[in-house]
Amino acid sequence: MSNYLDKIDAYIQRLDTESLVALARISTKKTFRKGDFLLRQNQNCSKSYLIENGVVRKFYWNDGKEITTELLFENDIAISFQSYTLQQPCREMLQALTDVNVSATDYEAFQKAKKNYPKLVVLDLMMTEYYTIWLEERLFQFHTLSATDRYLMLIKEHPHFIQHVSLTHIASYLGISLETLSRIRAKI
Amino acid sequence: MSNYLDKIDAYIQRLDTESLVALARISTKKTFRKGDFLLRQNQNCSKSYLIENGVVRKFYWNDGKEITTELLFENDIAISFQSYTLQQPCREMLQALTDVNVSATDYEAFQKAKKNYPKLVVLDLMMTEYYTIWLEERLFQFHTLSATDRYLMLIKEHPHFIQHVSLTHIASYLGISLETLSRIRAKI
DNA sequence: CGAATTATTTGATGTATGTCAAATGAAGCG
DNA sequence: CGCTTCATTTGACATACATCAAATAATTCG
Repeated sequence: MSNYLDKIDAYIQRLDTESLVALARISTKKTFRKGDFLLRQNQNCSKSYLIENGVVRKFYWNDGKEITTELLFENDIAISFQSYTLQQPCREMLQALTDVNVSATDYEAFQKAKKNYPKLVVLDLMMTEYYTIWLEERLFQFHTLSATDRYLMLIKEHPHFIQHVSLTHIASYLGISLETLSRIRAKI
Repeated sequence: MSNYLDKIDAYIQRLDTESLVALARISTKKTFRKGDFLLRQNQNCSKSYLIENGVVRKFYWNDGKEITTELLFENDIAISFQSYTLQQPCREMLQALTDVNVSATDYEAFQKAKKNYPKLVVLDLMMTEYYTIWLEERLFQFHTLSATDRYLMLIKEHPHFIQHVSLTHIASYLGISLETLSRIRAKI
Protein backbone atom coordinates (compact mmCIF):
# COMPACT_ATOMS: atom_id res chain seq x y z
CA MET A 1 0.00 0.00 0.00
CA SER A 2 2.67 2.54 0.90
CA ASN A 3 4.25 1.99 -2.50
CA TYR A 4 1.00 3.15 -3.99
CA LEU A 5 1.67 6.44 -2.22
CA ASP A 6 5.09 6.35 -3.86
CA LYS A 7 3.39 5.82 -7.20
CA ILE A 8 1.21 8.87 -6.60
CA ASP A 9 4.30 10.86 -5.61
CA ALA A 10 6.12 9.74 -8.74
CA TYR A 11 3.12 10.73 -10.83
CA ILE A 12 3.15 14.21 -9.32
CA GLN A 13 6.90 14.51 -9.96
CA ARG A 14 6.41 13.66 -13.63
CA LEU A 15 3.47 16.01 -14.09
CA ASP A 16 3.91 18.71 -16.73
CA THR A 17 4.54 22.24 -15.49
CA GLU A 18 1.18 23.55 -16.70
CA SER A 19 -0.77 21.07 -14.58
CA LEU A 20 1.39 21.78 -11.56
CA VAL A 21 1.00 25.51 -11.97
CA ALA A 22 -2.75 25.14 -12.37
CA LEU A 23 -2.83 23.16 -9.14
CA ALA A 24 -0.63 25.65 -7.31
CA ARG A 25 -2.80 28.52 -8.48
CA ILE A 26 -5.90 27.15 -6.78
CA SER A 27 -4.14 26.25 -3.54
CA THR A 28 -3.53 28.56 -0.61
CA LYS A 29 -1.58 28.17 2.59
CA LYS A 30 -3.62 28.36 5.73
CA THR A 31 -3.00 27.95 9.45
CA PHE A 32 -5.30 26.54 12.10
CA ARG A 33 -4.79 26.80 15.83
CA LYS A 34 -5.13 23.83 18.15
CA GLY A 35 -8.82 23.24 18.69
CA ASP A 36 -9.91 25.07 15.53
CA PHE A 37 -12.31 23.37 13.17
CA LEU A 38 -11.25 22.91 9.57
CA LEU A 39 -14.79 21.72 8.92
CA ARG A 40 -17.89 21.83 11.10
CA GLN A 41 -20.89 19.53 11.09
CA ASN A 42 -23.47 20.29 8.37
CA GLN A 43 -21.12 22.50 6.42
CA ASN A 44 -20.34 21.69 2.83
CA CYS A 45 -16.80 20.45 2.60
CA SER A 46 -15.67 22.95 -0.02
CA LYS A 47 -11.94 22.51 0.38
CA SER A 48 -9.45 19.71 0.67
CA TYR A 49 -6.60 20.30 3.10
CA LEU A 50 -3.18 18.82 2.50
CA ILE A 51 -1.56 18.83 5.93
CA GLU A 52 1.95 20.27 5.92
CA ASN A 53 2.43 19.79 9.63
CA GLY A 54 0.34 19.14 12.71
CA VAL A 55 -2.40 16.68 13.57
CA VAL A 56 -6.07 16.70 12.56
CA ARG A 57 -8.88 14.51 13.78
CA LYS A 58 -12.01 13.54 11.83
CA PHE A 59 -15.01 12.60 13.99
CA TYR A 60 -18.76 12.74 14.30
CA TRP A 61 -21.30 12.67 17.09
CA ASN A 62 -23.44 9.65 17.73
CA ASP A 63 -25.63 9.05 20.71
CA GLY A 64 -23.90 11.76 22.73
CA LYS A 65 -20.47 10.35 21.98
CA GLU A 66 -17.69 11.28 19.61
CA ILE A 67 -16.63 8.68 17.08
CA THR A 68 -13.19 9.34 15.63
CA THR A 69 -12.88 8.01 12.10
CA GLU A 70 -9.51 9.30 11.06
CA LEU A 71 -6.29 10.71 12.50
CA LEU A 72 -4.38 12.78 10.00
CA PHE A 73 -0.74 13.80 9.94
CA GLU A 74 1.79 15.39 7.62
CA ASN A 75 1.08 14.72 3.93
CA ASP A 76 -2.39 13.34 4.66
CA ILE A 77 -5.38 14.97 3.09
CA ALA A 78 -8.14 16.13 5.38
CA ILE A 79 -11.61 16.13 3.84
CA SER A 80 -15.02 14.70 4.45
CA PHE A 81 -15.13 12.54 1.34
CA GLN A 82 -18.88 12.25 0.98
CA SER A 83 -19.53 15.91 1.65
CA TYR A 84 -16.73 16.98 -0.67
CA THR A 85 -17.72 14.68 -3.51
CA LEU A 86 -21.47 15.24 -3.39
CA GLN A 87 -21.17 18.82 -2.15
CA GLN A 88 -23.71 18.26 0.57
CA PRO A 89 -23.67 18.88 4.33
CA CYS A 90 -21.30 16.67 6.26
CA ARG A 91 -21.92 14.68 9.41
CA GLU A 92 -18.25 14.54 10.34
CA MET A 93 -16.04 17.32 11.57
CA LEU A 94 -12.35 18.09 11.10
CA GLN A 95 -10.58 19.52 14.10
CA ALA A 96 -6.96 20.53 14.65
CA LEU A 97 -5.42 18.62 17.57
CA THR A 98 -2.32 20.79 17.35
CA ASP A 99 -1.49 23.97 15.49
CA VAL A 100 -1.70 22.96 11.85
CA ASN A 101 -0.41 24.31 8.55
CA VAL A 102 -2.22 23.20 5.43
CA SER A 103 -2.40 23.79 1.73
CA ALA A 104 -6.10 24.26 0.96
CA THR A 105 -7.53 23.51 -2.48
CA ASP A 106 -10.98 24.73 -3.37
CA TYR A 107 -13.48 22.15 -4.65
CA GLU A 108 -15.01 24.26 -7.44
CA ALA A 109 -11.64 25.51 -8.59
CA PHE A 110 -10.31 21.96 -8.69
CA GLN A 111 -13.30 20.79 -10.73
CA LYS A 112 -12.59 23.53 -13.25
CA ALA A 113 -8.87 22.79 -13.30
CA LYS A 114 -9.60 19.14 -14.04
CA LYS A 115 -11.54 20.19 -17.14
CA ASN A 116 -8.48 21.96 -18.53
CA TYR A 117 -5.81 19.62 -17.21
CA PRO A 118 -6.93 16.01 -17.59
CA LYS A 119 -3.86 14.77 -15.77
CA LEU A 120 -5.35 16.23 -12.63
CA VAL A 121 -8.28 13.84 -13.05
CA VAL A 122 -5.83 10.96 -13.05
CA LEU A 123 -4.29 12.39 -9.88
CA ASP A 124 -7.73 12.74 -8.30
CA LEU A 125 -8.49 9.13 -9.20
CA MET A 126 -5.24 7.88 -7.69
CA MET A 127 -5.83 9.71 -4.44
CA THR A 128 -9.41 8.45 -4.28
CA GLU A 129 -8.23 4.90 -4.90
CA TYR A 130 -5.75 5.25 -2.09
CA TYR A 131 -8.42 6.38 0.35
CA THR A 132 -10.78 3.63 -0.80
CA ILE A 133 -8.22 0.90 -0.20
CA TRP A 134 -7.51 2.39 3.22
CA LEU A 135 -11.27 2.28 3.97
CA GLU A 136 -11.55 -1.33 2.84
CA GLU A 137 -8.66 -2.24 5.07
CA ARG A 138 -10.22 -0.47 8.05
CA LEU A 139 -13.53 -2.28 7.55
CA PHE A 140 -11.62 -5.55 7.21
CA GLN A 141 -9.86 -4.99 10.51
CA PHE A 142 -13.10 -4.24 12.32
CA HIS A 143 -14.52 -7.50 10.99
CA THR A 144 -11.56 -9.72 11.71
CA LEU A 145 -9.63 -8.32 14.67
CA SER A 146 -10.48 -8.17 18.36
CA ALA A 147 -10.08 -4.90 20.25
CA THR A 148 -6.67 -6.06 21.47
CA ASP A 149 -5.49 -7.02 18.00
CA ARG A 150 -6.69 -3.74 16.54
CA TYR A 151 -4.65 -1.93 19.17
CA LEU A 152 -1.58 -4.07 18.47
CA MET A 153 -1.98 -3.41 14.76
CA LEU A 154 -2.22 0.31 15.44
CA ILE A 155 0.97 0.53 17.47
CA LYS A 156 2.73 -1.56 14.84
CA GLU A 157 1.53 0.39 11.80
CA HIS A 158 1.20 3.85 13.32
CA PRO A 159 3.41 4.10 16.41
CA HIS A 160 3.33 7.91 16.18
CA PHE A 161 -0.43 7.92 16.85
CA ILE A 162 0.17 7.12 20.50
CA GLN A 163 2.74 9.86 20.87
CA HIS A 164 0.56 12.59 19.46
CA VAL A 165 -3.04 11.68 20.26
CA SER A 166 -4.81 11.21 23.59
CA LEU A 167 -6.01 7.74 24.54
CA THR A 168 -9.56 9.02 24.49
CA HIS A 169 -9.26 9.65 20.76
CA ILE A 170 -7.28 6.48 20.11
CA ALA A 171 -9.97 4.41 21.82
CA SER A 172 -12.66 6.08 19.76
CA TYR A 173 -10.64 5.50 16.58
CA LEU A 174 -10.32 1.82 17.49
CA GLY A 175 -14.05 1.62 18.15
CA ILE A 176 -13.70 0.73 21.83
CA SER A 177 -14.31 2.46 25.13
CA LEU A 178 -11.55 4.34 26.88
CA GLU A 179 -11.75 1.89 29.79
CA THR A 180 -11.29 -1.13 27.55
CA LEU A 181 -8.27 0.46 25.90
CA SER A 182 -6.79 1.19 29.29
CA ARG A 183 -7.20 -2.45 30.31
CA ILE A 184 -5.70 -3.68 27.05
CA ARG A 185 -2.65 -1.51 27.62
CA ALA A 186 -2.33 -2.70 31.21
CA LYS A 187 -2.26 -6.32 30.10
CA ILE A 188 0.38 -6.02 27.37
CA MET B 1 -26.69 8.79 -3.13
CA SER B 2 -28.85 7.17 -5.80
CA ASN B 3 -28.92 10.44 -7.70
CA TYR B 4 -25.16 10.15 -7.91
CA LEU B 5 -25.81 6.94 -9.85
CA ASP B 6 -28.13 9.00 -12.04
CA LYS B 7 -25.33 11.49 -12.53
CA ILE B 8 -23.01 8.68 -13.64
CA ASP B 9 -25.72 7.38 -15.97
CA ALA B 10 -26.23 10.83 -17.44
CA TYR B 11 -22.49 11.17 -17.94
CA ILE B 12 -22.40 7.91 -19.87
CA GLN B 13 -25.34 9.02 -22.01
CA ARG B 14 -23.54 12.21 -22.95
CA LEU B 15 -20.26 10.47 -23.71
CA ASP B 16 -18.92 10.94 -27.26
CA THR B 17 -19.25 7.97 -29.59
CA GLU B 18 -15.50 7.33 -29.75
CA SER B 19 -15.22 6.84 -25.98
CA LEU B 20 -18.25 4.56 -25.97
CA VAL B 21 -16.92 2.50 -28.84
CA ALA B 22 -13.53 2.22 -27.15
CA LEU B 23 -15.27 0.96 -24.03
CA ALA B 24 -17.43 -1.49 -25.95
CA ARG B 25 -14.41 -2.83 -27.79
CA ILE B 26 -12.70 -3.94 -24.58
CA SER B 27 -15.83 -5.48 -23.06
CA THR B 28 -17.11 -8.99 -23.65
CA LYS B 29 -20.29 -10.76 -22.63
CA LYS B 30 -19.80 -13.70 -20.33
CA THR B 31 -22.01 -16.13 -18.45
CA PHE B 32 -21.43 -17.78 -15.09
CA ARG B 33 -23.43 -20.65 -13.68
CA LYS B 34 -24.78 -20.65 -10.17
CA GLY B 35 -21.89 -21.52 -7.85
CA ASP B 36 -19.18 -20.49 -10.32
CA PHE B 37 -16.43 -18.17 -9.17
CA LEU B 38 -15.93 -14.92 -11.04
CA LEU B 39 -12.82 -14.47 -8.94
CA ARG B 40 -11.00 -16.87 -6.62
CA GLN B 41 -8.87 -16.10 -3.60
CA ASN B 42 -5.27 -15.07 -4.39
CA GLN B 43 -6.01 -14.44 -8.04
CA ASN B 44 -5.32 -11.04 -9.52
CA CYS B 45 -8.61 -9.33 -10.22
CA SER B 46 -7.92 -8.64 -13.88
CA LYS B 47 -11.47 -7.86 -14.96
CA SER B 48 -14.39 -5.81 -13.75
CA TYR B 49 -17.79 -7.40 -14.24
CA LEU B 50 -20.85 -5.29 -14.88
CA ILE B 51 -23.76 -7.53 -13.89
CA GLU B 52 -26.52 -7.64 -16.50
CA ASN B 53 -28.62 -10.07 -14.50
CA GLY B 54 -28.24 -12.46 -11.62
CA VAL B 55 -26.74 -12.19 -8.14
CA VAL B 56 -23.11 -12.23 -7.09
CA ARG B 57 -21.63 -12.43 -3.62
CA LYS B 58 -18.27 -11.06 -2.49
CA PHE B 59 -16.76 -12.76 0.57
CA TYR B 60 -13.57 -13.90 2.23
CA TRP B 61 -12.57 -16.54 4.72
CA ASN B 62 -11.64 -15.64 8.25
CA ASP B 63 -11.13 -18.01 11.11
CA GLY B 64 -12.91 -20.84 9.29
CA LYS B 65 -15.90 -18.66 8.51
CA GLU B 66 -17.12 -16.81 5.46
CA ILE B 67 -17.53 -13.06 5.75
CA THR B 68 -19.78 -11.61 3.07
CA THR B 69 -18.82 -8.05 2.21
CA GLU B 70 -21.06 -7.31 -0.72
CA LEU B 71 -24.19 -8.56 -2.47
CA LEU B 72 -24.33 -7.53 -6.10
CA PHE B 73 -27.28 -7.31 -8.47
CA GLU B 74 -28.16 -5.98 -11.90
CA ASN B 75 -26.09 -2.91 -12.88
CA ASP B 76 -23.68 -3.38 -10.00
CA ILE B 77 -20.01 -3.83 -10.72
CA ALA B 78 -18.33 -6.90 -9.29
CA ILE B 79 -14.62 -6.47 -8.57
CA SER B 80 -12.21 -6.80 -5.70
CA PHE B 81 -11.26 -3.16 -5.55
CA GLN B 82 -7.87 -3.52 -3.89
CA SER B 83 -6.79 -6.43 -6.08
CA TYR B 84 -8.02 -4.71 -9.23
CA THR B 85 -6.45 -1.36 -8.43
CA LEU B 86 -3.08 -2.61 -7.20
CA GLN B 87 -3.09 -5.68 -9.44
CA GLN B 88 -2.16 -7.93 -6.60
CA PRO B 89 -3.66 -11.17 -5.24
CA CYS B 90 -7.05 -10.78 -3.63
CA ARG B 91 -8.30 -12.06 -0.31
CA GLU B 92 -11.94 -11.89 -1.31
CA MET B 93 -13.80 -14.05 -3.78
CA LEU B 94 -16.66 -13.35 -6.16
CA GLN B 95 -19.19 -16.13 -6.55
CA ALA B 96 -22.38 -16.36 -8.58
CA LEU B 97 -25.39 -17.07 -6.36
CA THR B 98 -27.56 -17.57 -9.46
CA ASP B 99 -26.78 -17.92 -13.13
CA VAL B 100 -25.24 -14.60 -14.06
CA ASN B 101 -24.67 -12.64 -17.24
CA VAL B 102 -22.00 -9.98 -17.17
CA SER B 103 -20.14 -7.58 -19.34
CA ALA B 104 -16.46 -8.10 -18.51
CA THR B 105 -13.90 -5.34 -19.00
CA ASP B 106 -10.22 -6.15 -18.88
CA TYR B 107 -8.04 -4.14 -16.49
CA GLU B 108 -5.06 -3.65 -18.81
CA ALA B 109 -7.25 -2.81 -21.77
CA PHE B 110 -9.15 -0.27 -19.68
CA GLN B 111 -5.91 1.35 -18.52
CA LYS B 112 -4.86 1.75 -22.14
CA ALA B 113 -8.26 3.03 -23.20
CA LYS B 114 -8.12 5.67 -20.46
CA LYS B 115 -4.86 6.96 -21.96
CA ASN B 116 -6.58 7.59 -25.29
CA TYR B 117 -10.00 8.62 -24.02
CA PRO B 118 -9.62 10.88 -20.98
CA LYS B 119 -13.36 10.91 -20.46
CA LEU B 120 -13.06 7.31 -19.38
CA VAL B 121 -10.84 8.47 -16.54
CA VAL B 122 -13.62 10.75 -15.38
CA LEU B 123 -16.00 7.81 -15.56
CA ASP B 124 -13.60 5.65 -13.58
CA LEU B 125 -13.32 8.38 -10.97
CA MET B 126 -17.09 8.71 -10.68
CA MET B 127 -17.58 4.98 -10.21
CA THR B 128 -14.78 4.86 -7.65
CA GLU B 129 -16.30 7.77 -5.76
CA TYR B 130 -19.61 5.97 -5.70
CA TYR B 131 -18.06 2.84 -4.22
CA THR B 132 -16.10 4.89 -1.70
CA ILE B 133 -19.19 6.66 -0.44
CA TRP B 134 -20.95 3.31 -0.18
CA LEU B 135 -18.01 1.98 1.87
CA GLU B 136 -18.06 5.00 4.18
CA GLU B 137 -21.76 4.49 4.72
CA ARG B 138 -21.27 0.81 5.52
CA LEU B 139 -18.56 1.57 8.06
CA PHE B 140 -20.79 4.26 9.55
CA GLN B 141 -23.63 1.79 9.99
CA PHE B 142 -21.39 -0.74 11.69
CA HIS B 143 -20.29 1.95 14.12
CA THR B 144 -23.68 3.41 14.90
CA LEU B 145 -26.35 0.74 14.45
CA SER B 146 -27.17 -2.33 16.51
CA ALA B 147 -27.61 -5.68 14.79
CA THR B 148 -31.37 -5.16 14.79
CA ASP B 149 -31.12 -1.67 13.32
CA ARG B 150 -28.72 -2.84 10.63
CA TYR B 151 -31.24 -5.50 9.66
CA LEU B 152 -34.10 -2.98 9.62
CA MET B 153 -32.01 -0.67 7.47
CA LEU B 154 -31.27 -3.51 5.09
CA ILE B 155 -34.89 -4.49 4.53
CA LYS B 156 -35.76 -0.82 4.10
CA GLU B 157 -32.98 0.02 1.65
CA HIS B 158 -32.60 -3.32 -0.11
CA PRO B 159 -35.81 -5.34 0.26
CA HIS B 160 -34.81 -7.52 -2.69
CA PHE B 161 -31.80 -8.86 -0.76
CA ILE B 162 -34.09 -11.00 1.38
CA GLN B 163 -35.87 -12.41 -1.62
CA HIS B 164 -32.75 -13.48 -3.43
CA VAL B 165 -30.15 -14.31 -0.81
CA SER B 166 -30.12 -16.94 1.93
CA LEU B 167 -30.25 -15.79 5.54
CA THR B 168 -26.83 -17.32 6.07
CA HIS B 169 -25.34 -14.82 3.64
CA ILE B 170 -27.50 -11.95 4.88
CA ALA B 171 -26.34 -12.58 8.44
CA SER B 172 -22.74 -12.63 7.33
CA TYR B 173 -23.26 -9.42 5.35
CA LEU B 174 -24.73 -7.78 8.45
CA GLY B 175 -21.80 -8.97 10.53
CA ILE B 176 -23.89 -11.12 12.87
CA SER B 177 -24.41 -14.83 13.42
CA LEU B 178 -27.16 -16.70 11.66
CA GLU B 179 -28.80 -17.45 14.99
CA THR B 180 -28.89 -13.82 16.01
CA LEU B 181 -30.45 -12.86 12.69
CA SER B 182 -33.08 -15.54 13.15
CA ARG B 183 -33.96 -14.19 16.58
CA ILE B 184 -34.11 -10.63 15.29
CA ARG B 185 -36.56 -11.71 12.59
CA ALA B 186 -38.66 -13.63 15.12
CA LYS B 187 -39.03 -10.54 17.29
CA ILE B 188 -40.07 -8.09 14.60
C1' DC C 1 -43.09 -39.40 -3.57
C1' DG C 2 -39.84 -39.95 0.08
C1' DA C 3 -35.09 -39.91 1.69
C1' DA C 4 -31.35 -37.02 2.12
C1' DT C 5 -29.51 -32.73 2.33
C1' DT C 6 -29.60 -27.96 3.45
C1' DA C 7 -31.68 -23.90 5.72
C1' DT C 8 -33.70 -21.96 9.66
C1' DT C 9 -35.27 -21.81 14.40
C1' DT C 10 -35.02 -22.42 19.32
C1' DG C 11 -32.71 -23.14 23.81
C1' DA C 12 -28.92 -22.96 27.15
C1' DT C 13 -24.80 -20.90 28.18
C1' DG C 14 -20.38 -18.14 27.48
C1' DT C 15 -17.72 -13.92 26.63
C1' DA C 16 -15.87 -9.63 24.96
C1' DT C 17 -16.70 -5.35 25.64
C1' DG C 18 -19.68 -1.48 27.44
C1' DT C 19 -21.30 1.39 31.34
C1' DC C 20 -21.23 3.71 35.64
C1' DA C 21 -18.69 5.24 39.54
C1' DA C 22 -14.78 6.26 41.95
C1' DA C 23 -9.71 6.67 42.55
C1' DT C 24 -5.42 8.19 40.96
C1' DG C 25 -2.30 10.69 38.08
C1' DA C 26 -0.82 14.50 34.98
C1' DA C 27 -1.07 19.14 33.10
C1' DG C 28 -2.23 23.90 32.88
C1' DC C 29 -2.60 28.24 35.24
C1' DG C 30 -3.44 32.12 38.47
C1' DC D 1 3.47 26.24 44.19
C1' DG D 2 -0.90 24.65 44.99
C1' DC D 3 -5.55 24.36 42.84
C1' DT D 4 -8.33 23.17 39.23
C1' DT D 5 -9.21 20.68 35.39
C1' DC D 6 -8.49 17.01 32.40
C1' DA D 7 -6.65 12.24 31.35
C1' DT D 8 -6.16 7.63 32.71
C1' DT D 9 -6.81 3.65 35.58
C1' DT D 10 -9.32 0.36 38.37
C1' DG D 11 -13.44 -2.09 40.10
C1' DA D 12 -18.18 -3.92 39.99
C1' DC D 13 -21.69 -5.00 37.15
C1' DA D 14 -24.65 -5.12 32.71
C1' DT D 15 -25.54 -6.54 27.99
C1' DA D 16 -25.48 -7.55 23.17
C1' DC D 17 -24.22 -10.89 20.74
C1' DA D 18 -21.59 -15.46 19.84
C1' DT D 19 -21.29 -20.36 20.34
C1' DC D 20 -22.71 -25.04 20.70
C1' DA D 21 -26.26 -28.35 20.38
C1' DA D 22 -30.48 -29.94 19.01
C1' DA D 23 -35.06 -29.55 16.84
C1' DT D 24 -37.86 -28.22 12.83
C1' DA D 25 -38.71 -26.73 8.33
C1' DA D 26 -37.78 -26.36 3.49
C1' DT D 27 -35.47 -28.09 -0.79
C1' DT D 28 -33.41 -31.17 -3.80
C1' DC D 29 -33.16 -35.11 -6.32
C1' DG D 30 -33.04 -40.19 -7.26
